[in-house]
Amino acid sequence: MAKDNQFVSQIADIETDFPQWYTDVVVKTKLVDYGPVKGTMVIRPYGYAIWENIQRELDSRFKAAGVENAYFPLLIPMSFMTKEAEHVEGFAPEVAVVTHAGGAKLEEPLVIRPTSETIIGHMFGKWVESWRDLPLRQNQWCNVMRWEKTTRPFLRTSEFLWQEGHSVFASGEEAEKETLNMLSLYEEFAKTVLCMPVLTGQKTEKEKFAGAVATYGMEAMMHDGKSLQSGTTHYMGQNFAKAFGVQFTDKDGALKYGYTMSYGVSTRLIGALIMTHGDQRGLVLPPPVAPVQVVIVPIAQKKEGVLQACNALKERLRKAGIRAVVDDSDNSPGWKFNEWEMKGVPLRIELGPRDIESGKMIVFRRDTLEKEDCHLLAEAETVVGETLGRICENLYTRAEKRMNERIVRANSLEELLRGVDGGNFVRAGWCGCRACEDKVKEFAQATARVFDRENTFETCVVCGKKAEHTVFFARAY
RNA sequence: CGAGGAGUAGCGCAGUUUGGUAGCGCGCUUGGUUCGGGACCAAGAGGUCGUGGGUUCAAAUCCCGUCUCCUCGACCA
Repeated sequence: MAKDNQFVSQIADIETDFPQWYTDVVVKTKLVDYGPVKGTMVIRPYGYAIWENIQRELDSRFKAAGVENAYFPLLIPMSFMTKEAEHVEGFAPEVAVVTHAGGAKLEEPLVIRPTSETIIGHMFGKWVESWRDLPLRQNQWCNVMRWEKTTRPFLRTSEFLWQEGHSVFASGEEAEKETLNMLSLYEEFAKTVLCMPVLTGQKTEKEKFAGAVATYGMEAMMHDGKSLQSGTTHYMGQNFAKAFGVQFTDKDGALKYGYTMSYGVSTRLIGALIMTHGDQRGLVLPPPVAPVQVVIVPIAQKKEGVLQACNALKERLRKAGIRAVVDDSDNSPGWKFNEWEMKGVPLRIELGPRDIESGKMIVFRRDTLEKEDCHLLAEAETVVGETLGRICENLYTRAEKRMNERIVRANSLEELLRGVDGGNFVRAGWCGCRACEDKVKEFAQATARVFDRENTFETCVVCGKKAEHTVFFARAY
């Protein structure tokens, strides 16, 4: 156990020093490294593989919903940004601008996209002419740049990867419906693929996207009780359609503006799943996105037949569609155990001469840290498949339990403060005015995350007037 | 952008107070013994001390400038 303590000391304590724990884990497990330019990160193969798995799962859902992929340019004319008043005001402070190219000053500065509503609005304006062109639903996987003051890998970096979906509909009802549908799609994805419970709902005027009519968010509770916005969908009404001339001739012959909406999730999801499932030993990756689902650790690997047996098992698992590797490096078994646990691999199989002789294998679960030695080697595919499924269930249910235990109600600012201090999401009544929302921020350093589905409070937690909404307040990343 | 902290081998650090041959641990390379919870022995490689200027016979060390990173706040996916 002394050696175990030595290992644990490599990463900060998850309970007392959560931010440092996070940074330690993402760097030491080789998910990311810092880039040479302020606020940039390199997503290393182990981290990028998680992103690829996220992409694959989401992309197939988008396509099943009828969305097509496309790619729009990185550079946007500065003049586009200023066409939608709220939009430019919201994003101006954080855009990076290209002023020189080809050795000369540019006639018009070019903005590096912080999001693509403007350029996509411009293109949609060219492509939409008739009601027959609608709905138009496209998505792109790309990078965007927002010059943030401070940064943290996956959670906040100047450049990050995401998908942004943009759609135009003939009516506001359809666009609003799509906005809610995509929110549901994200929620289902978070639950089944990331094994992560989330709160979804509409955002306040203060928290909504610059230029939107309504913004909806998906919020996940992190290990320390803080909230992380993990996805958003926006209903734009006709704001962007009018700014960019997205018009069509309707069935009745009248020229009308379309209604647009957009939605996005980013590499921040990787940060979210790390902070949701991780423990003192490091990462705990949900099986659907884990780059390695099973690591096979040979014991006494130089002994006759051990490596052959491990590789044969790996091939069998791969044929069954399971992402398996054999760690045949020269490190000791104990070293490998700790290393792969830190890297969050859901399952480990230990295979040594004794096991091969008895036809059994030792199976270790990362989520429960429990070893089972009763499984037959011959049934490995079934055992692994079923256990991976059980790990998914366990990860979700224990995260959901923790979240539910940490949602409290407050009837006063003092109660609200006590709630967020204790690492909770706090449900409270709100009159709907900006002043009261600001007061909560000032008093408790907490922000309105999303509206609850229904209002269960009589009075506003701040001013005591009639409550128009029930809001989830939390401290947020 | 405000407040703190830090830049010395791939990583983590000591050395700076009091200027005088560049150090330690881990990792890496080669060979050998090991292997069921971070093994051991032996031999080796690896440095413009973030960067620019100044003081000095002499600077990692003192002085001035500058850049970057981390943590905490205000802004945000």
